[in-house]
Amino acid sequence: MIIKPTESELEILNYLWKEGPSTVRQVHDFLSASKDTGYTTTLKLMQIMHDKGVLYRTESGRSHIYVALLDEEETQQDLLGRFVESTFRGSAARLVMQALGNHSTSKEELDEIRELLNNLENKK
Amino acid sequence: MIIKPTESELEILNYLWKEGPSTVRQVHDFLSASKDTGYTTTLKLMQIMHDKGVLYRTESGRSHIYVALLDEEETQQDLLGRFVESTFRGSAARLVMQALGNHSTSKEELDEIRELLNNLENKK
DNA sequence: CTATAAGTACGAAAATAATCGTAATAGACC
DNA sequence: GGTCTATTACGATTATTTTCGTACTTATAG
Repeated sequence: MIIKPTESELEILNYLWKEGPSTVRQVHDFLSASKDTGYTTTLKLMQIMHDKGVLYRTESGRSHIYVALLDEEETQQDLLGRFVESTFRGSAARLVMQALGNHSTSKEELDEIRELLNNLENKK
Repeated sequence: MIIKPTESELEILNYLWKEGPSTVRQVHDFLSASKDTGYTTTLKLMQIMHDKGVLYRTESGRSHIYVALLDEEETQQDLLGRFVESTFRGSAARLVMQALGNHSTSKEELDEIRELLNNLENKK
């Protein structure tokens, strides 16, 4: 399947991935905390995503409960690939260096990455 | 300055960053190798970027030579920040793990990253 | 000179994304 | 039942990005 959620769709997917099956109300309440947007806008977006087959929905009383049909990891992987390509001309290493160099990452996370690095290197 | 080049603009910027000052013809010849697009489309995009102040240009005979005014690193950093936020909910570490795990990265590059990692850890 | 080829300028259309108003619908409460 | 409220449905508008046709300009070969 071709995966290419828009910015707004990704915000919604992120909520659903994190919180699980939810109503438009729940999604909207969350989004509107950090974004000035109307309820019907969120509703419409989710309807469109449903039409596209990105979300599944089931009825529950007067409202609908939505579920993300895209796999989180797979989608992130896909978007990451595109991003590396378009922004770093294909060099994952350059992306990683910049990501690590300029964002606050905890000691624990750095250790995890180091371990991953060791595993990768052993396989070569 | 607020940096947010579009997809197409980024393709053009990537060429200019890599190859230096160039004409529309040069940019277009490169882009059209991997993309089906007309010459005037590329021209128009570059004119718009010039209007926005993203590109500088100087005359050279009957044509123009364009130069990127956005700094490559700064722009990548900016886009990376947005990307980490929107796609990995702010976790640079998770992005790095996925980037390393699923793209072919050479031993040399991995070593470089490990070194960076050591430097970072010492500073904590 | 003049014709041709290679450019630029520019308006407008097409495609895509996001926003919102209004109407219809259906429970919940008295 | 009648009223209120929360919800969905849906069309239409706005904004942004991309695309391209056409007209105009200018250097250059012959």
